[in-house]
Amino acid sequence: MSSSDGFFYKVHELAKLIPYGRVTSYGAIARYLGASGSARMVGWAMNASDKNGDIPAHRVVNRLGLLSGKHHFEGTNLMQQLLESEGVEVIDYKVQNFEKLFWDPMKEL
DNA sequence: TGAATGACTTCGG
DNA sequence: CCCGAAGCCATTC
Repeated sequence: MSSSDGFFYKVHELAKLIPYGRVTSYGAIARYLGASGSARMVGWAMNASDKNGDIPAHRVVNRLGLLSGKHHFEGTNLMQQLLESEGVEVIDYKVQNFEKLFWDPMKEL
């Protein structure tokens, strides 16, 4: 439960490192952390991180660029609005031009 | 202890 | 790309 666990901590830190107007996927994060099979746990970490604050969880989507976590945000379109406010075009819960906006920690870091 | 759950991913059709 | 099924693993009941 301590923040020294590493996994949650790393997920939080990495989420904070996501550049403005860019997005990444749970799988990419999990892979970068060496937990390639625990993509779901990244989502779980995000669930906790949103309470933590300062975590741009809206920049993390599934591998299709779909806003799979929008239901966990307040309201019904907060996540989409946050992305659009950063210049990310979102249509029907999906990030447009996803491949171009995709931020891969393995490559970028 | 064991079964169910989930902000995912990959594979086959 | 859509659909179904299996794998994955921390958390919860």
